[in-house]
Amino acid sequence: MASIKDVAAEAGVSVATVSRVLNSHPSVSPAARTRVVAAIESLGYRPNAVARSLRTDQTRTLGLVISDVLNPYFTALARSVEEAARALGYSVIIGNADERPELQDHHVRTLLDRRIDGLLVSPTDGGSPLMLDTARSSTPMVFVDRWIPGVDVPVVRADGREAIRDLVAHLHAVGHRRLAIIAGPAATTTGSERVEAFREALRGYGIPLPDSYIGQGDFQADSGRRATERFLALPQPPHVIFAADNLMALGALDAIRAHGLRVPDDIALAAFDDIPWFVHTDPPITAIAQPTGDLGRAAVQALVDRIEGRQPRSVTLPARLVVRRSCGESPTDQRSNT
Amino acid sequence: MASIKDVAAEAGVSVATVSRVLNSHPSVSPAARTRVVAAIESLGYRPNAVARSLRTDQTRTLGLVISDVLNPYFTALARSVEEAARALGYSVIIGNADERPELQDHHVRTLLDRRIDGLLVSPTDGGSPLMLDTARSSTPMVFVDRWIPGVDVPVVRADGREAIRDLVAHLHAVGHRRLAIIAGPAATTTGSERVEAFREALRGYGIPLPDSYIGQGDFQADSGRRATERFLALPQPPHVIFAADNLMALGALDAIRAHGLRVPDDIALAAFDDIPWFVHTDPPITAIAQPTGDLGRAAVQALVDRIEGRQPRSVTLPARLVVRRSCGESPTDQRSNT
DNA sequence: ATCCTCCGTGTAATCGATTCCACAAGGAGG
DNA sequence: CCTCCTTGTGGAATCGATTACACGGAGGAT
Repeated sequence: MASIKDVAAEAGVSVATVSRVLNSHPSVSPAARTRVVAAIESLGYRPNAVARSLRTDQTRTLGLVISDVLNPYFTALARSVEEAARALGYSVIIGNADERPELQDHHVRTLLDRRIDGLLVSPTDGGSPLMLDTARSSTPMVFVDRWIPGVDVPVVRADGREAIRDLVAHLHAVGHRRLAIIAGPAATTTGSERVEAFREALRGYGIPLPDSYIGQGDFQADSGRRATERFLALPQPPHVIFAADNLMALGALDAIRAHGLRVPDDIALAAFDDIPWFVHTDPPITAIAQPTGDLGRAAVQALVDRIEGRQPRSVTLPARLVVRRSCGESPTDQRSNT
Repeated sequence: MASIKDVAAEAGVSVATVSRVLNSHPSVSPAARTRVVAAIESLGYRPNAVARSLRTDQTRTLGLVISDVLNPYFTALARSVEEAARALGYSVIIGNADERPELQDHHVRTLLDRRIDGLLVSPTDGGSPLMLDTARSSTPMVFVDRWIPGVDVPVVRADGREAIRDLVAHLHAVGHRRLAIIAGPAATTTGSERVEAFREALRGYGIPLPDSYIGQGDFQADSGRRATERFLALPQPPHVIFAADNLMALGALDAIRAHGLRVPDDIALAAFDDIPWFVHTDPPITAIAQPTGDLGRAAVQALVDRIEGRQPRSVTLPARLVVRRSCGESPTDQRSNT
């Protein structure tokens, strides 16, 4: 592959002049510029980003470590992050942690080794030593979706509290009184917060949330299946299962179906995170939708602010309830289908 | 961030010795090695991958350009590619083309600028000049899923021909005679092949495939919606719609639902690409499943073979039909629900 | 005519690693 | 005791860019 020296030779100038042309530095004569441009063209030259990064100490690359690429919520987030980054002239390298802390650490380390300009993380756990070190280090960092309490890093996320209150109101209006939740890992903020918000909303109606109605999941379909099995084996099974993410809802649906039960007549189901398929499941599933596009944009903006020396603030955006048919209907509910 | 010089100073040796320790070169005395390891530890030193890449002319990074991250088929593929690559000590940078050729070119260019060691591509179109140049260039390349005819690059893909024949046999047995297809872009191999295989299978039963029964899609949900609208507006609408990917099936389902029709009683639906949600749609959808895990592994293996100087061959794996309820049932069909 | 500016350009240092080559020390063999 | 080889080590070149600095020439001011 042609290097800057080849271009210089071809154009009959020094490498400095070629570099000036590449970086559109003003002091290059029109004649020289023309010759350089022609040489670049004829050699099909492209600057070596590796060499450039070494010299300038910036890669124009952002790292994004997400918890699970197979989760449609995170792929939507990843897509919007990439889009926003591209608009600002940055590339994105995605690391998929598969909800495994050691894999998350692997990606963080690899990204740091590559000297990415900034790191966007949706932490899988409460914070490994590596993650805490990184947060304290000079590499700009921003948490997205999930965060680690006590770590001084801006957070961009959606607040589901309000939407969960709406959901509980809806469930109560329909007539449900025995409500269960499949939680995410307690080590993640989204894992614990959603349970807390749910419990609090229930309290508003004087409904308790017994331990037997809290299933421990890990945001994967299988755990949703297992938690649901356990609920169904209870002497008093719940009327409603609220899954803290879409994959666990899928698992719950699997289990419910395996038991030959119908939704919502035998048991109702709701999920955190809305995905296109929820419109077409049997029945369409009531869910809480997060503004993934806005989250991605805000996260990139915050990170680039840090990179460029500005001081970003945390951003919290509202999530909203989308009522479908999986929880039954009350006379007062007006239906919304999209 | 500490550099190799700092480590050398701390350990009281030269940078050469530190480098030897880093690369586990044999001729370093145990004493020196110990001191270097201690220095690395105490400084928290991590080698700069950018500098290393510049010198060694290898990045231990693979590029993967896929057509659409939001398509679960491609995210599954991306995940298995990353996994296989990691096992061989490579990182993967994913570029999402969103089915847009210019975006695909953007990613290819960026990846090439970063001097990735090899490129995995699922081309969005018939081959831009850049793509053709790249195929001819010295950068190792392998096509995955889709390919570009006439370009001398190994291809790793699934062959759906057999499964499509099985699908048509199933549809015929159920009693369907008016079969339509929503095709992908003709510029993609998967776009045209699936139509061809479908047409050929129909021919086996003496059933024609009129142009009005071929919807032009672009692998996105919206196009599935539009094609379905057109089918339903026909004087003789089809009995069955076969969508050439899962997103267009989603769009078709949207349109069918908007018309107040029921699947499979009013119209049957089948899709290429199986995804977990198809088990829970109303009704569960008959689909053709590709072995994404094997595809990803085989693609990485082929690419790494090329990188390391071996001569890989193309790989074609079989896809298989998964019958569910969206096409109705014949007495002779034995049902399979997973 | 002389001096000063400014402009365009080239030389060379630099980023952080790897690696060729030279060299010193020590042991083996004659 | 001298030579030769092995082993461990350091100096310095190198990868491909960017950029500080020096310099020569043109043009304007005096």
